[in-house]
Amino acid sequence: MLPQFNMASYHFNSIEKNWQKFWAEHQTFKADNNSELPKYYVLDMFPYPSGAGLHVGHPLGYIASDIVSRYKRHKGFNVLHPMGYDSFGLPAEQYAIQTGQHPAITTEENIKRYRQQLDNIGFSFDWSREVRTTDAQYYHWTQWIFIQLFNAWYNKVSDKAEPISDLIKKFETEGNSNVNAVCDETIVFSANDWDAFSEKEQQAILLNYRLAYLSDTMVNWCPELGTVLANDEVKDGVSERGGYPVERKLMSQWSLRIAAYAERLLQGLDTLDWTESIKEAQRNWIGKSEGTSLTFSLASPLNPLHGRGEPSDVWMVEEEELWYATSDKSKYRLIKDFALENRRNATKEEVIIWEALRNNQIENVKFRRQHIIDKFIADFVSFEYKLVIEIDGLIHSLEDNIISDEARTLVLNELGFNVIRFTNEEVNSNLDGVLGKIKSYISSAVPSTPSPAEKGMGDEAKKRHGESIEVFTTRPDTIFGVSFLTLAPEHELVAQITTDACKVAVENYITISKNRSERDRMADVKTISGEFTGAYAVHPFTKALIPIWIGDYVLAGYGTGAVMAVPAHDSRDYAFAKHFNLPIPQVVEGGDINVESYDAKEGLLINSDFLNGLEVKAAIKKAIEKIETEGLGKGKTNYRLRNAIFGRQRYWGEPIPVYYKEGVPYVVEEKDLPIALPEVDKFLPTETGEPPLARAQNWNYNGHAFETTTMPGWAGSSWYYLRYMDPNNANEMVSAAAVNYWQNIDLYVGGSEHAVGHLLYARFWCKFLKDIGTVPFEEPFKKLVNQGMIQGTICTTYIYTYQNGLNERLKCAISSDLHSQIKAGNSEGVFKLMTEQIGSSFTDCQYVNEVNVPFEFFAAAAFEDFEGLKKWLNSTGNSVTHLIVGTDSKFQVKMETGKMSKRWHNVVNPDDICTQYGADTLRMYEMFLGPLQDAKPWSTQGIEGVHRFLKKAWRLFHNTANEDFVLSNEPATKAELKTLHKTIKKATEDIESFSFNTSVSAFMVCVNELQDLKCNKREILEPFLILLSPYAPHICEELWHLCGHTESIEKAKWPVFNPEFLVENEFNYPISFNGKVRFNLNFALDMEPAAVEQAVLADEQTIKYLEGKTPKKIIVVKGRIVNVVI
RNA sequence: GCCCAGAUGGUGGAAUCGGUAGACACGCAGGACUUAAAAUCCUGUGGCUUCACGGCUGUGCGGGUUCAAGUCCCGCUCUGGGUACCA
Repeated sequence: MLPQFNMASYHFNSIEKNWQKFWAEHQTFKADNNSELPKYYVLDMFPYPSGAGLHVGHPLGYIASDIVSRYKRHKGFNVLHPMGYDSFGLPAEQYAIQTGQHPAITTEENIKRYRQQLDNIGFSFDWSREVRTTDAQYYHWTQWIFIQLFNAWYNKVSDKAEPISDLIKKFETEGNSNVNAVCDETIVFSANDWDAFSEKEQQAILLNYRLAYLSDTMVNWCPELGTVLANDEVKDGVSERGGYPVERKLMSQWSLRIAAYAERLLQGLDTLDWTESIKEAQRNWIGKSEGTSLTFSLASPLNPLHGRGEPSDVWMVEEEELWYATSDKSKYRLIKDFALENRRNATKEEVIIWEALRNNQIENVKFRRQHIIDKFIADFVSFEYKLVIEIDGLIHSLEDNIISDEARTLVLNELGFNVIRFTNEEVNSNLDGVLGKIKSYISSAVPSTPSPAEKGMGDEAKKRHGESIEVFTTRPDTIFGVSFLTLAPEHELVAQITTDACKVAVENYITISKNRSERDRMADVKTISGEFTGAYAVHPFTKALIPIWIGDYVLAGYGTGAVMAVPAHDSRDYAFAKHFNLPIPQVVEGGDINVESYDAKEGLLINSDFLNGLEVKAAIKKAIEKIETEGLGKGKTNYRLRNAIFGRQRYWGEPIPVYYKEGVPYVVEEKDLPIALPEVDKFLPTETGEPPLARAQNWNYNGHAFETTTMPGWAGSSWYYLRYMDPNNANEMVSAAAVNYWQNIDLYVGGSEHAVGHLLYARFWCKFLKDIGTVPFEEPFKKLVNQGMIQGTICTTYIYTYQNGLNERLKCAISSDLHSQIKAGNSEGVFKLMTEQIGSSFTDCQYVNEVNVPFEFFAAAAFEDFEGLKKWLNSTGNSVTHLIVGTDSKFQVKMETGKMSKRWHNVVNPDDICTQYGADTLRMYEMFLGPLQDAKPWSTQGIEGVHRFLKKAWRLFHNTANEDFVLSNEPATKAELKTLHKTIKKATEDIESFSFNTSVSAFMVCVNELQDLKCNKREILEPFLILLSPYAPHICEELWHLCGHTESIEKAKWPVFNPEFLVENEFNYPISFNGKVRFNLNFALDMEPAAVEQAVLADEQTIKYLEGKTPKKIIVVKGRIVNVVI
């Protein structure tokens, strides 16, 4: 650098270092927890300190939030603007596995680098409040929250989380029948039962209620990473980090019952000042759908629960228990060659009686219909009272013939049953008499104790035993359009209902769909597959037989894992029906179902019995009513949101504060927190496949084994905003005083990639913490602004190879620096960079071994020297024999914009920009690039302009001749004041609306105008410095002190806009003819439209444009425009 | 497929209420200062047309509403993001 003869020129490097030091020493940005000032909390999403360091994309949001923070301080707010590190995470651990270095060391180094980079940009963070999720003093409270979740259950009645101790009290006094909780399926028990349970049994039951619970769940298992991943950590069937394949696996895992909060998480969105797209993303993720459940009874004979592979007539069961368990209210018609129509349609009289008997309506007695007793099927039976009711004397024998009533009665009597018979006529004409007879029998008889098999089962159990199939639908109006049912291949009923004839095909299908990985299934959405089970269900209204299929388009995990297929009005059902040639009955008018399904929720119902002629909306309502009154199902709301899996089989995370006693999980006592992450010899799973923590020596809780999984990455980041309020509190997570003062976050700035993960989990924890009284608010982030990604340039080469007859495209990125190495012919540099790169970018490519000499390959590619490459490949005898390159036999080197990352070698370090142009230029340039929310590719085009602007601003304060600092105390002119106040207005409005790019423009305009006015007056320039200081704090602080101030500019009051200076008394009206502006005329602003009209008409230019015609109309908009209509 | 956002000069973008489209900057061209360079300053810069004054045209495409449309309405096309057999 040249020696600096003139001390007054703009030496940004030294200026910036000086003021950064000054701010640090004076703790200029320290926020006070005890202030009379109104508070303002501005938060950035804290970074994960990766080894790559910050790139120019990271500071974008930080700069914006820093501008707001500094602005709010000028406006007289007590501003909390902290920063910290989300320092647990996979990359540090992966690095540790490779190098053996402890992740804490790498993390510490990375944090140091991040801090240095952040300091270089001159952020106004209050560093005294820094938090790190990896600090034991921090994760102490992450573990504490886990304990609170473990000790809580969700009460649906109060709609909040409550202490588990209250629940235990309830169990002790009244059992669980009156408890309305969000929980897993569990048995119904009384207070006495609870008392009789062992400790182990009690704990197992409680685990079904706890908000943090252990259960066997299907998880996303990533073998490469050796851990499970949350749904939002999996993209397109591969891990978001690293891009490794992910498979489904059943594992015992810690989970959090976030689904309990689904409705509150959904409702809360309406109260937030977030972009619609992020709210929409969360709504989609929560996935509320309202509809109804609906039960279809099974029509075909059930295979017995046991005895698969027995002779096919095994269903003529001799074992009462067996068929008992599988019958109940289904229309269980054990008829071989019995007339089909009899099977389909219950007689009218049977329906009448059943309507009166079902659901314990009479004397609270449970009746079952169409039940096998011995060799017979009874119309209705109560086991409790050993009572058989027959209508019209018909009992169907299994021998396919009818024997006399007497004979049947005899047999039934022998079995201990009493038989009452009614004729159809009696039912029709004297139902009351019929029911009275039944009642009087019951009241005189003595109930027997049912056998275990006869004992009523809970609804869940019934479903399991397959008397009926429950589906969930949002379109109950289309019930008459159902032409088949589809079950997920994993549906528990499949094995039971599949007929012998279909067994082989169904089992094959299940095997195939099981083995298809998630990834394959996704890649292959278009392929329609399924299999007929051979079984039929009965349509609840028409009583028609409906074939039951299985298909993998139905998901086991959603709804009931079964759908009623309405092909005419659901595109997936339509595709399935077309493929398997199933009927497609239309029930809603509209569309052309020969071409495609008509999914729209509008039109009139047709072919739908009691729904005919109704609009879809009305039909849905009526259908639900009918379904509910008939007891076939009820209105129901489903959420897509799944409970969050909380355990990771990794080392570098918070230990879960749980220990096991006789296999039962208990949380540690709060006084024993934090449970520190133990030392291990290796950061790998044990030989037996246990997580790395299992390697820890002498690591136990009073002799009991600790849980060995750790918390996921999102645990620490779900509450960090609270710790900033009170970062050094050793006794509490956050003091009530601190959280009551700071409240929730006024402005949260971060990337939209966290739309569902972090933002949803943090909201969930906040709601929970509110339920337990730790925080006073329901939503943590009032306003959210998403900064767009700053993208880098990715050079990509496409290579096409023939392997095993497949034409596959390999993709490898060439970074810009690699590209320049190639261009420069520096083969050594090329090889080095390529070696680094091939490893990462080829991991997900199965033909990697075929391209075994990639360096020259790529070098040639960049030169598009196809012939040369081919020659070279032949000379090496390379296995890539058939090479198709591009579409026109050329290598393609394509420039794309994409994520800035180490992987693509396109990271731009902000430090370099700071050295070259200064932090103030970097800050202003990043703001000037465009709207904060937009994604934009990084380019330094234009950075000169911003730098030039700062130099111009500097010169306003300096004599151009000798570069001395000069400031005039003369009063400002009207023109100068107008420029200043225009800028005050614009700068203020733009910060409030986050339009930082336009306010940079406004500063440029201001400086340009002041330069033209040769203004160097204190009255103008000092307020201007305050306006500019949030954007370019260093240069403004320097000039502020040169102006003679001794205190930081940060303490200065924001200038007040005075509209008087902008008042104009004249306006240069554009005069347009038929909307086309031709010339301008100056008129006083207070001139009335009529007068303006006269003046315009009198103008000679107007006369010229009128061409002798009379104007039809003249529109004068005061202070805007004049339009003459000819 | 569905949901959301967007499309304006050679480039990034502005026009926040329906009222002069292209602010501000980059780039480019020309010029001044300088032995030269850097730095700085001045002029021009959507397209077509004209010596010029000017004229025509112009905000992804096709319609419409209006005195007036980048802006509002209807129908498309394309791009980016989210999501994906969610019944």
